[in-house]
Amino acid sequence: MSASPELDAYDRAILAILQRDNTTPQRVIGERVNLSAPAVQRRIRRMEETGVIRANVALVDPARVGHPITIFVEVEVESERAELIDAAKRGFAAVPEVQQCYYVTGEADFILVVTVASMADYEALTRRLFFADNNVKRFRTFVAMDRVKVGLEVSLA
Amino acid sequence: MSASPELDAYDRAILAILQRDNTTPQRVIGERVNLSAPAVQRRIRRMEETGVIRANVALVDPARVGHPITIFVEVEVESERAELIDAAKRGFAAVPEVQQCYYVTGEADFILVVTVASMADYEALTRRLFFADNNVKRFRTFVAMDRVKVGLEVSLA
DNA sequence: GGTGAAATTTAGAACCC
DNA sequence: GGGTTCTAAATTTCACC
Repeated sequence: MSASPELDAYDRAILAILQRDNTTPQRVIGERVNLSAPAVQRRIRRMEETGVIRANVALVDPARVGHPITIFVEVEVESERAELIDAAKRGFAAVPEVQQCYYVTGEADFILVVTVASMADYEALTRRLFFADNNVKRFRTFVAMDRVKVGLEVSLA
Repeated sequence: MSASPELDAYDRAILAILQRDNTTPQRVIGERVNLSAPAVQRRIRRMEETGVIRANVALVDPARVGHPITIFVEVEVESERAELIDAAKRGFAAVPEVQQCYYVTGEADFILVVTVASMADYEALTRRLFFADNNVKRFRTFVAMDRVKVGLEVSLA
């Protein structure tokens, strides 16, 4: 997945369609962007191989699979020693309830997005994840009341 | 998309596969979960109709489409009057750089995930989005240094 | 990048547990 | 109600121009 830099207008148009529905037939995509189906296919294939398209996935509604609550958590650590940070990354990433985890600059060190079945579950999770970890200095909780805009990897302009 | 009741172990197993790669042929899925392809197909169809599967999409790498920088933003508003909150929701959701937007409880009112081409672009965005909005009291910026775990809608245990 | 045909997959109907 | 087998339609895939 090395060089494949420039995406032209065709690629962008194709991506915009696939980001909304990647089951759209190549023939239909071709009609919309004025290309033949095989041409569309070659471009998709290339973008997959070069990593522009990271994955093709089904998006599952958290509430429908037992995770009705979404919570943002800011985590501040005691020490930013590389080994400890790496350990924290691995630890957070391994937790199923942790849907997203970013290592950030600013007033916090990590931002997590977790989904849980109940606040009791969240409370239990914080105990396992934060209170049991000596390197966690502090964390702040933000419970989502409304999922105004949900994340794909990136939405194109 | 009314009642959709309980997902059994087959449904969960199918979802787990589709969340990693929804181009997996139904025949292959059937082999892995010990079901015939049509049975798999009916279950997928039903989960799509009932909203368990929200969408089938291609995940695009932000860095490869000109958005190498990911930033979390906590936004605090002056007034939480319903009209103002709704206006803010609509405003945030309409901005392409805003990949995710949640209305939350806690020390902030909104949490945004934005992706931009450069810090200059982010600075320009903050001007448009926050400084120009009288109802924004304060915002805090967290620049992502490492995308430890990236978000799908939800990852199953 | 386009056109064609082959191979695979998906969609549907009839049948059985 | 759900699963299986079979058939038909659509799509993906690969030749070649």
